[in-house]
Amino acid sequence: MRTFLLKTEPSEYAFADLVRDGVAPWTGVANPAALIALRSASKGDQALIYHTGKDKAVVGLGEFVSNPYPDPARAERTSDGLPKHAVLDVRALKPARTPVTLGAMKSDPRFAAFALVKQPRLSVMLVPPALDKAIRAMGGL
DNA sequence: GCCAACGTTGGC
DNA sequence: GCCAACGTTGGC
Repeated sequence: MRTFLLKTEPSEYAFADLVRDGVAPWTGVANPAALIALRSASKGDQALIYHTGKDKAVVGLGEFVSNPYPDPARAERTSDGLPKHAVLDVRALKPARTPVTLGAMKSDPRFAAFALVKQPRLSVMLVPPALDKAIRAMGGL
Protein backbone atom coordinates (compact mmCIF):
# COMPACT_ATOMS: atom_id res chain seq x y z
CA MET A 1 0.00 0.00 0.00
CA ARG A 2 1.38 3.36 -1.04
CA THR A 3 0.07 6.80 -0.30
CA PHE A 4 -0.46 9.63 -2.74
CA LEU A 5 -1.36 13.25 -2.17
CA LEU A 6 -4.25 14.65 -4.18
CA LYS A 7 -4.76 18.39 -4.40
CA THR A 8 -8.24 19.77 -4.75
CA GLU A 9 -9.76 23.23 -4.69
CA PRO A 10 -12.41 22.93 -1.95
CA SER A 11 -14.80 25.36 -3.66
CA GLU A 12 -14.83 22.93 -6.59
CA TYR A 13 -14.67 19.60 -4.82
CA ALA A 14 -13.89 19.44 -1.12
CA PHE A 15 -13.13 16.46 1.08
CA ALA A 16 -16.60 16.96 2.57
CA ASP A 17 -18.02 16.37 -0.91
CA LEU A 18 -16.13 13.08 -1.11
CA VAL A 19 -17.50 12.10 2.31
CA ARG A 20 -20.98 12.95 1.07
CA ASP A 21 -20.51 11.01 -2.18
CA GLY A 22 -18.76 8.07 -0.54
CA VAL A 23 -16.97 7.12 -3.74
CA ALA A 24 -16.17 9.46 -6.61
CA PRO A 25 -13.95 9.42 -9.69
CA TRP A 26 -10.94 11.69 -9.24
CA THR A 27 -11.17 13.74 -12.43
CA GLY A 28 -9.60 16.82 -13.88
CA VAL A 29 -5.92 15.86 -13.69
CA ALA A 30 -4.30 17.27 -16.82
CA ASN A 31 -0.70 18.00 -15.89
CA PRO A 32 1.61 15.34 -17.41
CA ALA A 33 3.68 14.84 -14.26
CA ALA A 34 0.52 14.54 -12.18
CA LEU A 35 -0.92 12.06 -14.68
CA ILE A 36 2.21 9.92 -14.46
CA ALA A 37 1.82 9.85 -10.68
CA LEU A 38 -1.88 9.11 -10.93
CA ARG A 39 -1.34 6.23 -13.35
CA SER A 40 1.20 4.71 -10.97
CA ALA A 41 -1.45 4.37 -8.27
CA SER A 42 -3.45 1.20 -7.85
CA LYS A 43 -6.51 -0.10 -6.11
CA GLY A 44 -5.85 -0.29 -2.38
CA ASP A 45 -3.43 2.63 -2.31
CA GLN A 46 -4.43 5.52 -0.11
CA ALA A 47 -4.69 9.25 -0.74
CA LEU A 48 -4.10 12.24 1.47
CA ILE A 49 -6.57 14.86 0.32
CA TYR A 50 -5.10 18.37 0.28
CA HIS A 51 -7.12 21.57 -0.02
CA THR A 52 -5.60 24.39 -2.04
CA GLY A 53 -6.73 28.00 -1.69
CA LYS A 54 -7.61 29.27 1.74
CA ASP A 55 -7.10 26.01 3.64
CA LYS A 56 -3.73 24.87 2.26
CA ALA A 57 -3.81 21.71 4.35
CA VAL A 58 -4.18 17.95 4.25
CA VAL A 59 -7.75 17.55 5.48
CA GLY A 60 -8.57 13.89 5.06
CA LEU A 61 -7.73 10.40 3.95
CA GLY A 62 -9.14 8.41 1.08
CA GLU A 63 -8.54 5.10 -0.61
CA PHE A 64 -8.40 4.18 -4.28
CA VAL A 65 -11.08 1.60 -4.99
CA SER A 66 -10.16 1.17 -8.64
CA ASN A 67 -7.06 1.05 -10.76
CA PRO A 68 -6.48 3.94 -13.16
CA TYR A 69 -8.80 3.89 -16.16
CA PRO A 70 -9.31 6.22 -19.13
CA ASP A 71 -11.41 9.26 -18.34
CA PRO A 72 -14.71 8.54 -20.11
CA ALA A 73 -15.39 12.27 -20.32
CA ARG A 74 -12.23 13.02 -22.30
CA ALA A 75 -11.59 11.64 -25.74
CA GLU A 76 -8.05 12.98 -26.29
CA ARG A 77 -5.39 10.46 -27.22
CA THR A 78 -1.64 10.61 -26.96
CA SER A 79 0.53 10.29 -30.06
CA ASP A 80 0.64 6.57 -29.26
CA GLY A 81 -3.13 6.40 -29.52
CA LEU A 82 -3.57 5.85 -25.82
CA PRO A 83 -6.09 7.76 -23.72
CA LYS A 84 -4.48 10.96 -22.49
CA HIS A 85 -6.41 11.38 -19.27
CA ALA A 86 -6.72 8.91 -16.43
CA VAL A 87 -9.11 8.67 -13.51
CA LEU A 88 -9.35 6.53 -10.37
CA ASP A 89 -12.29 6.01 -8.09
CA VAL A 90 -11.62 7.28 -4.58
CA ARG A 91 -13.49 6.44 -1.40
CA ALA A 92 -13.46 8.73 1.64
CA LEU A 93 -11.96 7.06 4.70
CA LYS A 94 -11.77 9.72 7.40
CA PRO A 95 -11.18 13.39 8.03
CA ALA A 96 -8.01 14.61 9.70
CA ARG A 97 -8.46 15.28 13.41
CA THR A 98 -6.18 18.27 12.85
CA PRO A 99 -5.57 19.57 9.31
CA VAL A 100 -1.89 19.37 8.42
CA THR A 101 -1.14 22.79 7.00
CA LEU A 102 1.30 23.66 4.27
CA GLY A 103 2.95 26.02 6.74
CA ALA A 104 3.50 23.21 9.21
CA MET A 105 5.09 21.07 6.50
CA LYS A 106 7.23 23.91 5.18
CA SER A 107 8.57 24.66 8.63
CA ASP A 108 9.45 20.99 9.23
CA PRO A 109 12.84 20.10 7.75
CA ARG A 110 11.68 16.55 7.03
CA PHE A 111 9.51 18.01 4.26
CA ALA A 112 12.24 20.07 2.60
CA ALA A 113 12.47 17.78 -0.43
CA PHE A 114 8.75 16.99 -0.66
CA ALA A 115 7.18 17.62 -4.05
CA LEU A 116 4.30 19.51 -2.48
CA VAL A 117 6.79 22.10 -1.32
CA LYS A 118 9.31 21.90 -4.15
CA GLN A 119 7.12 21.57 -7.19
CA PRO A 120 4.42 24.18 -7.39
CA ARG A 121 1.26 23.23 -9.31
CA LEU A 122 1.85 19.49 -9.14
CA SER A 123 -1.58 18.17 -8.22
CA VAL A 124 -0.86 14.45 -7.72
CA MET A 125 2.28 13.03 -6.13
CA LEU A 126 3.55 9.95 -4.37
CA VAL A 127 4.15 10.56 -0.67
CA PRO A 128 7.36 8.95 0.64
CA PRO A 129 6.59 6.51 3.50
CA ALA A 130 8.41 8.56 6.14
CA LEU A 131 6.46 11.69 5.23
CA ASP A 132 3.23 9.72 5.01
CA LYS A 133 3.81 8.58 8.59
CA ALA A 134 4.67 12.10 9.67
CA ILE A 135 1.56 13.62 8.09
CA ARG A 136 -0.70 10.96 9.58
CA ALA A 137 0.83 11.52 13.01
CA MET A 138 0.44 15.28 12.70
CA GLY A 139 -3.14 15.06 11.46
CA GLY A 140 -4.40 12.22 13.61
CA LEU A 141 -5.08 10.11 10.55
C1' DG B 1 11.71 21.61 -33.62
C1' DC B 2 12.27 26.42 -31.46
C1' DC B 3 10.65 29.59 -28.72
C1' DA B 4 7.71 33.80 -27.82
C1' DA B 5 3.31 34.59 -26.30
C1' DC B 6 -0.24 33.21 -23.71
C1' DG B 7 -2.82 30.53 -20.08
C1' DT B 8 -3.13 28.27 -15.54
C1' DT B 9 -2.11 27.13 -10.86
C1' DG B 10 -1.97 28.28 -6.41
C1' DG B 11 0.71 30.65 -2.67
C1' DC B 12 1.21 35.18 -1.04
C1' DG C 1 -5.63 40.79 -6.78
C1' DC C 2 -0.82 39.88 -7.88
C1' DC C 3 2.53 37.32 -9.95
C1' DA C 4 6.18 33.44 -10.12
C1' DA C 5 6.57 29.15 -11.93
C1' DC C 6 5.46 26.20 -15.14
C1' DG C 7 2.67 24.21 -19.31
C1' DT C 8 0.79 24.72 -23.75
C1' DT C 9 0.15 26.65 -28.20
C1' DG C 10 1.13 28.15 -32.65
C1' DG C 11 3.90 30.76 -36.03
C1' DC C 12 7.93 30.22 -38.32
